[in-house]
Amino acid sequence: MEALFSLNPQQAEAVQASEGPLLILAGAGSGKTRVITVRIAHLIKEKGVAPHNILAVTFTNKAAGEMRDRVRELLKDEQLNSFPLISTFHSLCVRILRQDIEALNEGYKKTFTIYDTDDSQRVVKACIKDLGFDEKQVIPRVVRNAISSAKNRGEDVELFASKVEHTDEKRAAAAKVFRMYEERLRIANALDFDDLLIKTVRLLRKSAEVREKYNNRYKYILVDEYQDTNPLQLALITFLTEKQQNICVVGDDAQSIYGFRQADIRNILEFEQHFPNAKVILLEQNYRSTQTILDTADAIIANNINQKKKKLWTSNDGGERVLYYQAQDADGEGRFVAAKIEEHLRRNPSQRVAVLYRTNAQSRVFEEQLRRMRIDYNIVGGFSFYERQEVKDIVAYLKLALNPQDDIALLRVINTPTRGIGKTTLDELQSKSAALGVSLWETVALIGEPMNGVTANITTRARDAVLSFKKVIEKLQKKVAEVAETDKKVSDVVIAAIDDSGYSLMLRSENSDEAEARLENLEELVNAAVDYDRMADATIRDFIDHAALTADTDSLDSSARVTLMTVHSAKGLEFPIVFLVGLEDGIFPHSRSINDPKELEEERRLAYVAITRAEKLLYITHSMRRRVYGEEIAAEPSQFLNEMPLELIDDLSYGSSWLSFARSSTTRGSKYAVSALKGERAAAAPSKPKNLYTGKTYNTADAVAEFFKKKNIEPQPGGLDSDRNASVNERASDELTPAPPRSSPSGFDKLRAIASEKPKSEDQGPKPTFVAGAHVRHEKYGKGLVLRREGSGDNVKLTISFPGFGQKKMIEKFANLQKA
DNA sequence: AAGTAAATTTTTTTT
DNA sequence: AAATTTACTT
Repeated sequence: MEALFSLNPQQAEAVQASEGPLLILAGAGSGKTRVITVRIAHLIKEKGVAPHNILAVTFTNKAAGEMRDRVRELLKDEQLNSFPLISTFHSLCVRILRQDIEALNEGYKKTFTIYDTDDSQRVVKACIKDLGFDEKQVIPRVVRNAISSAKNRGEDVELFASKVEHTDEKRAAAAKVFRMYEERLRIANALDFDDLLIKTVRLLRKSAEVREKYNNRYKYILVDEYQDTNPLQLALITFLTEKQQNICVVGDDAQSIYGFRQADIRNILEFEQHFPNAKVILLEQNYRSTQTILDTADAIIANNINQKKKKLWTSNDGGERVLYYQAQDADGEGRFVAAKIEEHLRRNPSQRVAVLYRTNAQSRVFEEQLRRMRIDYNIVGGFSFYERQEVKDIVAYLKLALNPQDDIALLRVINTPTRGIGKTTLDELQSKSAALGVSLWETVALIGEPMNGVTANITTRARDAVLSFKKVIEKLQKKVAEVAETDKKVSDVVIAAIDDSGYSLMLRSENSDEAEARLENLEELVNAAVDYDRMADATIRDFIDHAALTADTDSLDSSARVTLMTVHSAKGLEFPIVFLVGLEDGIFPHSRSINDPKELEEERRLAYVAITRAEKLLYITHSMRRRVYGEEIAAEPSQFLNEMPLELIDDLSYGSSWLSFARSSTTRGSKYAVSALKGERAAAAPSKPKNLYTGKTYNTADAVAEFFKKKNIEPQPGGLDSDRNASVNERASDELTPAPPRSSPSGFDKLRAIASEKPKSEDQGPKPTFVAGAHVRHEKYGKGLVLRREGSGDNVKLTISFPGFGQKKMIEKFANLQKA
């Protein structure tokens, strides 16, 4: 096979050792992805293995996607009727469970929902509340983490409970919450991220039949980043390879950085015990980086005690020295990085550059400075598309249609947009559900029936509201069914969810920039669904699973040469130029890890990963001051700086720096030197430039009223947009008002027409009542038109459209309205 | 019920 | 500083 010729002897051996357990210890940049992909191609082309008998598992979607692309490229000339399954652990488990979870006999159905971290924390919070614990004492986030950790260690509730039985109160409380949490998830037919693995392992353990099925299907299994597997993942692999033992794992103990997810470095160190007769191949030649970069990485990792000593070598040049910069504050660090990137891009417009940081929160200053310089960039991680409120809301409608037992989805959307279902009603529904041990949806279903006791504490009005919500979901369920039966598309159902729920109408009538941005995000969601339409046998189910399991949008702007991400997300990637920023104690290493030797070693491995991403040039920067929780504090240079070979570093800082002190001092970079430096710089430091633009707009009625007061003019229809177009009102109302909603265009048009009508002259009257169509005056919003009147007596609720402010709902009694 | 103001909390890292 | 949660007002 021609691809083999491009491999070194060890790599070629790793490709050709196709049968039996194989451990490939692959140092950074040693071409491990190349080995895995060529190995897959080799199995198919030379060994005649059917592609669908091959399974490759990765940790991230990005890694899986990249591997798929490269395998596809290697196989492009073959006539194949299947393709290897290249997937993350979690998607693999979803695939198995969607088929066979019912064999587990734990009450779960194939229609199960996946709860993300946020969803599962909501459940934990509700359990804490319902068990009568104080949220301040038993903190939801902490308990959720404890549950997740236990699950990833392979512990179930019973084991967890027995372990904490005689320890402190809080842990005993956590055990109770854990128990209720599991029960709630079962009732909701929902699995959290960890359950996906747990249930799959349990299923394989329990059913010899299912085990046989998947052993026969996946005859050759490859696992990437094996050093990051946890006990649960090891169990999964063990069961899946029970029969054939064709397991190939690739990893590097120096790059183990997922200890917080219970990854156990022993998995890779003890591979030969877990899989007897395993072959071990070492890949030690680095093709990626310069000698300087490797030496820097090696020098840092050498400070770890629990580390297999090994030396990567390269035939690459020594290369450029590492470039160092000390900034006065975080903005200065951002300016330096942006300026250097600009310089590199000017010299070579297609230069790929990465900015790597320890925490997502650090990204902001770099974004700001890059934007200021008009440099395009991609940002990986952080706030994901599918985590946005409006996207989660619409996805929740779909999830509910697919699995009505999903309480979290139901709670999310039952009053979004507002339907008049408030706290009182929900509390009643929830306590009733808890008493019956059923999901909220089942309680909702009882509401329509007379004499069931459910409606006792619910007003007729609220009951009607709940029933209308029920109708919305049932309608959506019909549409979902049509995707399977007719040629209806996934995107049609997504659009239906946005329109029929009243969501689009809600956003459109809000008339604010924020609502506009949300609508655009929903449009993006529809676009994502349209992508799904193109696939053969695409289902809503797959679409929703994808939304649950994919962290980032993978809609990377390929024209941008600059990528911003955390060190964790950078693993497995490489860039000609890398900026490693924020090298300060408390940031990197992180303050949460600084006092635990084991965690500090993991931070060091993280630094190792970061440095070895660089091919040609590495920049390292740190700042003397940094904001933490809004407070500006002095920052100490990272202890990792001390561990680098200073002679390989060039100092680009202005004047003296930590580095220049470290060089002149015998006790290099001692605290004394650092503090002395700070004292000296304090006086000479240039004053921080004032940030004139706060970057925040307040879309409140008060802000608008204030604006018009200053301008001494009346607000015009067209909402906040008329701010900027006060002198061209036609444009403001014609071009800047969003198009009418797809669901009810005529209705919306009518609404707009009414809203723009000239109100009549005003007239005072004490405590008047208003019917739909009446013109009113509100002290804050000015003139408006009553669109709807609901309820009676003290509970009369009016929906009023105020030109320039959009629709508002208010209680007549409190609204203090005048006749206009 | 819903909007607003005030108080409180938040930062690891990812599926 | 920004985001989220709570308490209060209409």
